[in-house]
Amino acid sequence: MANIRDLAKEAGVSVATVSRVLNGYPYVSEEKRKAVWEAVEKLNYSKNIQAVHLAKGRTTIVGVMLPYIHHPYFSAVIEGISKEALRYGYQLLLFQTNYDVERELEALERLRMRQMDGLIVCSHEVDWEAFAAYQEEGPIVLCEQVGEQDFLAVYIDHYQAFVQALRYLVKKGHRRIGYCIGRMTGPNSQARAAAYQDVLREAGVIPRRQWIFEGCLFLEDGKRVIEQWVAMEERPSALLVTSDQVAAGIVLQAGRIGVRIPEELAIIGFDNDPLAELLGITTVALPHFALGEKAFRLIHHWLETGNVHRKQVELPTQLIIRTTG
Amino acid sequence: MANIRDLAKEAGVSVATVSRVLNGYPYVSEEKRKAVWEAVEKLNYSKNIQAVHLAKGRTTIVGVMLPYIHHPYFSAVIEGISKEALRYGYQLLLFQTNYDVERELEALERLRMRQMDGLIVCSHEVDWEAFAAYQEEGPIVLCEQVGEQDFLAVYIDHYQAFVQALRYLVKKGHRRIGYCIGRMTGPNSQARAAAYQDVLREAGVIPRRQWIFEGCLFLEDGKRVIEQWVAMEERPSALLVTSDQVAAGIVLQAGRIGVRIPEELAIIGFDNDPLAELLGITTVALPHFALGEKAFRLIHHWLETGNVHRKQVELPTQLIIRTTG
DNA sequence: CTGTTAGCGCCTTCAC
DNA sequence: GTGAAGGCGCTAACAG
Repeated sequence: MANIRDLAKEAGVSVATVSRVLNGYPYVSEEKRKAVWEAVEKLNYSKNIQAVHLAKGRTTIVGVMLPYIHHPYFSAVIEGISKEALRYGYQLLLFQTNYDVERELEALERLRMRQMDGLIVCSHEVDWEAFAAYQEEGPIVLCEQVGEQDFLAVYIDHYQAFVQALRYLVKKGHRRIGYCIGRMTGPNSQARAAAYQDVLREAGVIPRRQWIFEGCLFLEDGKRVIEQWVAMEERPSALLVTSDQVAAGIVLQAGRIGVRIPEELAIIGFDNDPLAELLGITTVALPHFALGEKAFRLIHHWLETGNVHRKQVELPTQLIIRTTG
Repeated sequence: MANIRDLAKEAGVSVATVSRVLNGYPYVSEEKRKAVWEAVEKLNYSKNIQAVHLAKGRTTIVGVMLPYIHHPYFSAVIEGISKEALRYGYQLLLFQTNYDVERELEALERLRMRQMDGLIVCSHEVDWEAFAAYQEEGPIVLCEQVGEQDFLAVYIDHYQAFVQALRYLVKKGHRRIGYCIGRMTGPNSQARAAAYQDVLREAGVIPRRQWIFEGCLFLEDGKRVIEQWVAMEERPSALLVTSDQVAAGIVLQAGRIGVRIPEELAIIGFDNDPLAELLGITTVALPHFALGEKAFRLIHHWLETGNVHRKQVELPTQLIIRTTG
């Protein structure tokens, strides 16, 4: 592989001049510029990006930490990140963690090793302290509400979104209300749990532990939920489901086994997945794509200017009433 | 940021020894090893991975080229790649192309610049010649049937899969058969087009251009298809749909507007998406996840040994009969 | 076992 | 405008 020195020799100039030409630096005579480009052609030269990264101390790479890729929520977020990254000439390095803390820390270590200029954390298991410890190493943006913490973050107000949906159900006369969620840990989940407690208490209802269904991430989980529901002694009359995929699973399987939606069981999903529209599922629209976009922009702005207008960006949600709840 | 020289000074050894300790090289006295690790602690050292890459001439990074991420097919493939990459300590660099040739070439250029050790191409628009031109730069594996071409490839025999599904429909008495596909270009699509021609001819039917629906990638596209279908003069009685998402869109929208499936229109999907199971959609199961796994293994094996058992790996499909066709 | 030394390939001041 | 030279941080002979 030809390197910059070979080019210099071939073109009869210095390596500095070659570098200038290669990087579009202005003050170079037309003559030498031409000679360099000819040498590039002749030697079939291509620059070694690793050397560039080392010399510059930057990579124009951003890391993306997320538990799964094959999931409508996360793949939509990456799509948003990806679009913006493309636009600004950045590349994306993927860190799939499966919510394994070891892997999450590994991603953070990679930031420390300067493998990337910044990191977007779509979701995580590890404590906030871990991120705090790595903040010096480069910008980190979390996709969750961080309260008083001094993190870059872009988030959805899950507490309010949950409150809105729950109040809607209460207003429709529901009292036995449950919900389905991916996992119980993490700030997003805790915010929803709090909203659940608050609204039910406000309505004078005692929340039941059995009305909370955990581990609901995929379509299949919805099938499981409705089957569990059928087997229950005291069934909730309404379910808030934090993923339209799961909600769809519930609605479709309910149709199969003859549970009437919303008469016997009202369903409100989250995401506003196309599937929800097609199935007429009432849902809380979440701006996944925009979340990814904003997350990247935050990182990017930080990298370019060293600061940022607001460290935290909140994104809006919208309750879309359809037929299931 | 402390570097390896600072460590050497601190520990009172040479940089070579530091490097040996850092990389677990055996012949170092226990004493010095300890001194080095203490220096690492004290100086809060972390190695600069870019420098390592430059010095070694390798990155343990593999690139992944694909048009979209937010799509069940592609996100499943990445998931498979990702799982294997994790297992072998590789990282994944994402190149989302939207089937834009410029971007595809950019990814190839990155391989040339040694940004990654190899490249997995999930789908592409650019001609094979482009890949041929970059083969020297590092292993490239294509996820498609490449015939006589000398590429690393892992693929599904789309011709046979299509033939099997079509014959099944013919056997059931269908003659007016159409299909839905993402796009017309690319070897996978061409193989399916050929199978379509062959089987219909074999059944003594003249294929119609209008019975081919292009641009079918997402759920919403299925909705569009069934609406187009309704408006047709001569409607096909059966549709082969190269994505379960699209098939689901068709089936669900058909239900809404009162088209009876499979009596008026038989549907066979592809993928064996959980959604297909839930909706009782007859489908051709495709091993997306395994495709990603194999693709990575092929690259990995090549990188480690410089060769590979078979350059081409074919993966099986399976027709799963359910209720829509 | 350990240290010296020469790269890896490019960027970037500094002086002319 | 241009070139010489030092540096980015680490690895890997080679010599001892």
